[in-house]
Amino acid sequence: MAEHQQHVVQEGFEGPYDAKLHEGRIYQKWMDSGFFNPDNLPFAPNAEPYIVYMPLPNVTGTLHMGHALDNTLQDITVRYHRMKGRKALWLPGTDHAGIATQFVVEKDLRKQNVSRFEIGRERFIEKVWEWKGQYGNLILEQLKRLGCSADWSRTRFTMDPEYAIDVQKAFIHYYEKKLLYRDFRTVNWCPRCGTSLSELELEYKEEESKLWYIKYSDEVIVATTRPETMLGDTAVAVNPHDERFSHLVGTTVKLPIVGREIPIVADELIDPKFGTGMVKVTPAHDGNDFEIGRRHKLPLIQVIDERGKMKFTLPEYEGLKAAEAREKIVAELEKEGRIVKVEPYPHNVAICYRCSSVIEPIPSMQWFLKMRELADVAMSTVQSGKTKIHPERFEKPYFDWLTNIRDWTVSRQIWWGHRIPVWFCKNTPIADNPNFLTQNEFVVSLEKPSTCPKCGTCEMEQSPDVLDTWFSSALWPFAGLSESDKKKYYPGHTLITARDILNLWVARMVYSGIEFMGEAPFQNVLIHGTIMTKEGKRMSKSLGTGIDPLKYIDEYGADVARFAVVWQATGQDIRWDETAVVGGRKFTNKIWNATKFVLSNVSAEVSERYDSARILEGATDADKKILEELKTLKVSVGNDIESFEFSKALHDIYEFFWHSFCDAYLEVSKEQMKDESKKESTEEVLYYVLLESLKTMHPFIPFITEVIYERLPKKENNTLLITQW
RNA sequence: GGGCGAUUAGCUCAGUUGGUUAGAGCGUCACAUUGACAUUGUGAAGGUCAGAGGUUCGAAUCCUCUAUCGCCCACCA
Repeated sequence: MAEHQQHVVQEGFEGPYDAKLHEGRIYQKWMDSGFFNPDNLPFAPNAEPYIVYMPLPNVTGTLHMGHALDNTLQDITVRYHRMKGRKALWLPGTDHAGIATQFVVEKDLRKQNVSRFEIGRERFIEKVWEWKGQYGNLILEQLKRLGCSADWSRTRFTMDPEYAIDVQKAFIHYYEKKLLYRDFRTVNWCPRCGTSLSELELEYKEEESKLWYIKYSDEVIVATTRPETMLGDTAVAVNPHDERFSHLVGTTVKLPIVGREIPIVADELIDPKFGTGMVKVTPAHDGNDFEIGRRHKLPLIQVIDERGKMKFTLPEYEGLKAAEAREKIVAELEKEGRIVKVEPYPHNVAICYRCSSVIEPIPSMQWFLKMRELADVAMSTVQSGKTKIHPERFEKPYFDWLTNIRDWTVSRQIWWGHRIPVWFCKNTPIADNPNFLTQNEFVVSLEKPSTCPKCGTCEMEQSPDVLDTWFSSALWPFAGLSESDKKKYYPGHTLITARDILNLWVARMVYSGIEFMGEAPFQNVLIHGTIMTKEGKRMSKSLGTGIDPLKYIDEYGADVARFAVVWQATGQDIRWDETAVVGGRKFTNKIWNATKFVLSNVSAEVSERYDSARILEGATDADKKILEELKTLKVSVGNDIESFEFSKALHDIYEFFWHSFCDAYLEVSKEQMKDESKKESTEEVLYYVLLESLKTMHPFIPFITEVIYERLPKKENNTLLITQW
């Protein structure tokens, strides 16, 4: 009876679905199509764009679960909107990641027993570029394996020359707008790496330290964990409301060992309950003391240098390491009977995140960006709803950070980064410099001035400072675009990222976009959950708690990895559950086998015959039911993607395809097809539901859906990438 | 110290505006099955929804408190 019928099932459907046989080829096919580039899409010329700026992975990075989640969600929205007929641009790039990259390359050099100081700055920068050329695209290749449909032809690196120009221009813009200024500040200095570190680059180590109670005078006893810094004390401070000491405020005390007279000041920062309620103030070597010093106009005396050794304050201490100086000073104080008490004191010391050296706060001249005005812009953009943060609860930390913001130290003393466009005169010191650190006059300019406008004779020298990496990544939504693209592909629509960079990065992109482009860079910010271990611990390479998503891609394919990630992406933090991978594997296999069934039961010309408009004619109840459910599914999945309910969408797809379509309808169809009067219409329904399911699933599991779609008899084009959703 | 989130089946999690027997995946058990699929099908067991109190005709859902866990920010002289 059925022998005469030509079925369309071909070879290649034997056995379970094996992603390894297909994914490489499919990805290449997509690349060859050129459709990742919105300019190549065969849509109406005036089709609306849909733009997603990829959160820049560090060049030093390798794919981890966070990337897998982040980029899968982005890929879903991009693929969805592309299928909806929008000119979808997903802009990829990598971040030069100043200190992280410098550290990796230094480590490389160290293997050859070379330090960066031996080869010098210029040669070192060359080495970094070499390293970048060799390893810098690793993470992008890994994103391709995940199936990411970013426009790789537009890939940008934050140190590309075009990008660098925008960074320099931004610096000059802020300078001319008088938002940039220079000032001293205590920086977190790593004596071993020879660089200052940001707060983020610090780690803390519990240390069994001591708290020394030192008698400065009969009435003045201070408690400190760092006696060696007393050489640089310029005051003693008490709380203004502390009546025990109010009679002392305004008087002076003689600093032991050094013999200097220092004032006693009152400052709110002092906790009367800590120690004796009296604190030694060393503005040069402590952030809080620095602020107190500022408020009371105290001098700044630096006693520890950039290598962590004592400066020249007193001859017997000069050149000693800070720790040695501590012992010597304590011994000296003891001899003088000034140590009143020593308490054991467990204490968190800041250490370098790279080399674990103890951080030394030292004063140095830095560039600061005034934040109040810019922060207000970032706030009002979200307050007015021009940019929405999802889920809404993340608005609070965003507003809190911006409300309490302090000026941003944008300069860094490392070698790898955007050199600031500041040129120093060699001959003209700045008049009335408030510190012993000498500084010369400078100009701010994109190019090196041919003649020095200050002295008229010298060869000007560029400042050795580079910019904080975030200064350049804040410009990503427009600096990552060519001049012509800036008109076409700005502003974007959706930014998808993890919560830890909401302030460091997202807020800075918002005001930068408005400052330089006149418009917020995106309408929506989606903050997704963080992937943790099943035990609820943070995934971290150094702790060995990380799970490599490439493991799943290698073993089961990108679709399964994507499925597992999205299945769990409910919005809350995710305790990674391996069984979701099992689910993904089973599901892709289910799709594969259902396809095998459909294709071996429908005749080849079904694609010519079926017509979605009249498919309900003569339909059975089962036909109507499945078609109705399909319609409902498509609507809800579309809505869910647009409202970032990715996990819900995937669960609904799963439920529909497995239970409604496979378990229920496929079984009914077997009976219906035995009845000649229903055979043709049943085939049409089978074919139609399969085809529509593939489209609906494509943004989530793009590879297997494409593999099957290719083999379907059809009238339409041969890739789901641009098939109408 | 301040803020945010979580606590629902053995495990990982859903549960829209409070409304009939609280759901899924994975796991477990029983049975079935060589014509899409054993990476299967049918069915079953398993939950006083962290605890206490309150609002309500009605609470997993709203309010208060408590406990435990996690995250973020600040501080650590």
